[in-house]
Amino acid sequence: MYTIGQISSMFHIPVSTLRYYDKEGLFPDMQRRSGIRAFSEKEVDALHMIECLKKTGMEIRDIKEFMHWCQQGPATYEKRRDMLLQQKEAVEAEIRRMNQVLDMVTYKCWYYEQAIADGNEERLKSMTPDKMPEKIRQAYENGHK
Amino acid sequence: MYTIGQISSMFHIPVSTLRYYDKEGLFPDMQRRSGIRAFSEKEVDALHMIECLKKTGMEIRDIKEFMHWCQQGPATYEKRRDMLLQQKEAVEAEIRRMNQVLDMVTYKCWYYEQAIADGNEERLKSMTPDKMPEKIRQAYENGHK
DNA sequence: ATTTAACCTGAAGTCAGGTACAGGTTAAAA
DNA sequence: TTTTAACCTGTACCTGACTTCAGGTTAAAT
Repeated sequence: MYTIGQISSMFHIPVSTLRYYDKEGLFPDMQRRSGIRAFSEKEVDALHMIECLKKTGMEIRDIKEFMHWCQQGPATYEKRRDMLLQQKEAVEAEIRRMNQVLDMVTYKCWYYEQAIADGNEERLKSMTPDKMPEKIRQAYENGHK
Repeated sequence: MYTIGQISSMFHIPVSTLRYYDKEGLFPDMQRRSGIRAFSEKEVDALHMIECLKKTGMEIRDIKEFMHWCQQGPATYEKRRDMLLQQKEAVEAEIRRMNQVLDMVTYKCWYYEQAIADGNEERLKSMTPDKMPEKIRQAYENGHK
């Protein structure tokens, strides 16, 4: 059993945030000892899962739903897997989006390197993709589709 | 020259958001015709850049700084390039982070597939990485480092 | 000429995910 | 035993990026 302060230093999460998570229902049925929260291994596991789900960009209210399913045992395995599969797709989509954004800024960086070399943007403004270096053209086209 | 309503439908951005951007200084020295905003090609270009920078996760106040540099001509090319290079690094870091998150949820998805097949988590709870399938082990190890 | 649509401003409201504060209780250390 | 550190609650506040609203002006259409 751990106090909220111990959990705070274990996870590097402010005490206020742990209390906020609790208030939001992320630790269903956590025990208390004369009013004081008692974090067990169950809550430690929960917190690892919460951190994982947060990193995927999941909202607190959905994490709450997931944690409540965890309380209900094997009957909710499918629900939990489905939610994770959905998050996995969301993460994959986000990675695709970010790669496109990366191409966009790669092009913009090249653009400014050229502008610095030229001293102005005249040549660049009238440049068509086929006049760009291969790599930049690819970035430009992927970034602008 | 375009009205705010025309720009709104061209970019699929609410009129209120365009006014908010203007208030935040994202269109330095935009013209007015008897109090009414007149968006020129310059503001259209600016808005394309704003959309790009927003996608990289840049904050409004930093976008404002960038747009003000754009007003100042060739003297600020280096500053603009440096800011873009910095955003590029930020995007690359974010992609690396998301790939790690992806490995984490890939493992969790596999975990629940196993739990569904087993009907419980007993076998899984005591499983060491060397007993996992190769791909899952890699995801597990990458996701947990 | 009048109506109506699109524009304007400033201020307030919204939402997520916390963080800070005031005032009070519990429990470990001196 | 007393002090002090760590805990508790409820409420208020914060940030970022908008959105909404009330009340007023401009300009296009009838």
